[in-house]
Amino acid sequence: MKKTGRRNSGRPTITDVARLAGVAAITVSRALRDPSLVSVELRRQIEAAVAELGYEPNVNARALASSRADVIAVLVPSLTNIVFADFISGVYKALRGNPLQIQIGNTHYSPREEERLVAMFLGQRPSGLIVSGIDQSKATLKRLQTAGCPVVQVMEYADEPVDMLVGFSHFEGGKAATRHLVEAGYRRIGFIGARMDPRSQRRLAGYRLALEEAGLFDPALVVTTPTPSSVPLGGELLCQAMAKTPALDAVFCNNDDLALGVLFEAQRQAIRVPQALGICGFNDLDLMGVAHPRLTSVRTPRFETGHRAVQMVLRRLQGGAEEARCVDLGFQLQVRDSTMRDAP
Amino acid sequence: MKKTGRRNSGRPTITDVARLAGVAAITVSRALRDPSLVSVELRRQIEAAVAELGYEPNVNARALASSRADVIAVLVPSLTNIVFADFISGVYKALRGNPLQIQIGNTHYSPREEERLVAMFLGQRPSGLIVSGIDQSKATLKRLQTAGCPVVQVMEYADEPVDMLVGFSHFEGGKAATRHLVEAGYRRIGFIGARMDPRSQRRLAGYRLALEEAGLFDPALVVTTPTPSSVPLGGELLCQAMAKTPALDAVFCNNDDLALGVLFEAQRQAIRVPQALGICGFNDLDLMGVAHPRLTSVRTPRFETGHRAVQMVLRRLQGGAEEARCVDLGFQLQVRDSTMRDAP
DNA sequence: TTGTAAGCGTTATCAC
DNA sequence: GTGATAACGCTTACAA
Repeated sequence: MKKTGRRNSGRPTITDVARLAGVAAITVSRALRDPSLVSVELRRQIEAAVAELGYEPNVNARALASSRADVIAVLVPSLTNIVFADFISGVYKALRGNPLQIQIGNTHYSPREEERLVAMFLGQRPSGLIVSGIDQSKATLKRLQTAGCPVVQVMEYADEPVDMLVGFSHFEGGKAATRHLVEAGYRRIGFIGARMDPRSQRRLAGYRLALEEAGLFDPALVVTTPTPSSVPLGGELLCQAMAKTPALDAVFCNNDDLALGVLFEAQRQAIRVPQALGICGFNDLDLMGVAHPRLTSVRTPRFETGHRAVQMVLRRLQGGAEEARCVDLGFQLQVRDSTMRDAP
Repeated sequence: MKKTGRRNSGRPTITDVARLAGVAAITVSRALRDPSLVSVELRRQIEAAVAELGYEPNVNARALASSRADVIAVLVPSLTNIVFADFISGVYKALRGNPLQIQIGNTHYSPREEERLVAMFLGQRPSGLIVSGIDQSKATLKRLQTAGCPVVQVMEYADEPVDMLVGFSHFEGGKAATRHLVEAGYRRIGFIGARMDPRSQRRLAGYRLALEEAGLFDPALVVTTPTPSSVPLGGELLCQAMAKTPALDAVFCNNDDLALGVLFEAQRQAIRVPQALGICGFNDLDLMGVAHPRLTSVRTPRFETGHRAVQMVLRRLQGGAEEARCVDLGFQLQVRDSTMRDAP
């Protein structure tokens, strides 16, 4: 017979299981968390009782008692941006078979919203926290430093992370893409960028350095907008860039969506790619390899970053061997038709 | 002086705030949840104490005591599929300014995984539960029926939801798209489908009915694969379809990614679109309107569905006027160049 | 290996 | 309007 406390929720509790199995509640608790702590015999009885009652542990009570939620909080600036969707896929993949949950927060590229979410998430005492980028506000950084759980900054590379970091250098990525365009023979190489979040800014910085090194930089070549990126926007920005620089002969795009939009617009205007216009994207979504013509891009380790970030958290939680605090997963320039100016 | 219980976590608690403000803990609790329950004077003292201590309520304790977590759980089959990313954007949008959190679960299109996640999420006693589709397993349905919170099934339309439902009919969408192709003058209309989850199956059923009505159906026209959808896959499936039906003159694609892949492959093979091959996609991503040629598609209310689903949950929680349990947001056929066979 | 007691931080209940 | 007290369901600390 079940104790009918006034506030009883009706669902079976660990006490119910204990009573049915003829043991103490704490024994059920142990059997559930680490079966090796309980004798085989009791374990069986407990398992039977759990099954019979359809018992599910109350995660809130568990978190309250242990001051530790079985949750890894993940903060991203966007969910519709495929980059972060891929990243999160990697996060889930690394967590398969693990009792930990993922709690996703969407900062909408707002440092203030990020600050709010970090505070809120830390209030849940998560087992780990993964945040995007390295451009947190001072208040956020302070909270992260005293988070009391493993913290991983992702999608960038830097030397001094709050705790751990995994990603790659957007600056180097932008530089490599631009150098490639220079080496391919283009001379009026534009930069097209949307949203212009910190990572885009660093790609732009890399672009600029590469052009300056080649003596080809001109501010008029840069066309950016705070508007969120999209395929249609790519076409619009190309038009703007061509208006500013009629002799434009190539564009390095902030991301692949813009690059695709540029390609469509070029086709519409009957501009020959890559002869009259070279196009280079960023991220290397799988469509880049099958577009017509195939589009050059910079392959970025999105999925791998999510996977690795979770591994870093898990390893820390398990107290295993300390691995590198900073991991550079690199990027890879994928040269394809759209920048092969001299090809047949 | 703070009570230093052995297990004290170090963070300020509601009791600390109460002591500093010179009131009882329950008064602080009231002031935080509904200031109108507390006198102006005490309210001010409490606010000051909260600010001074940097107090953040412990959500776990709150959920335990009230048997209610301020969380809406959302289950989707995929996060990389832009359809669900857009849907989730709508969810977040509808929740702005609300203290409720979102907890996302990814079922990876697996009914078993869905079952596990539903059980786990309900163990948190969420304020609401949103699940994708209407094809839950029997065990899942049973749990949903006794969830003890508002439940919304989304992305489909049906008459008998577990609780509430918002979406549109994929069957009708597939039928409308196919009828359009028939009316546009195409005669050997293929179906290309990837993943083939329940919603894709219903689109296929609509396609089939439309072709049967026109006396044009032939099983050889249907090419599907359980492989996840992608742009490259669209090209491959087109090749397969043309191998089975050399006279193929149009394709209705499961989604826009495949349609784009089909377009690229057609361009590669120098097949003229729309004259020699009509292409129709599904979802109407924004790239469809700027592709070259522009691609016909079926616009689906992804964002709106997420937004509405949350509104339905919120309205139920607030005990407001009961709105319709089933909401059909419909779809819209967007006819563009890729199916204008007779255009100049 | 198992159990007892106390506590995690908050809110429901009932009294004033 | 405010407060004392007892839950909420689980785990830590300590004992046997």
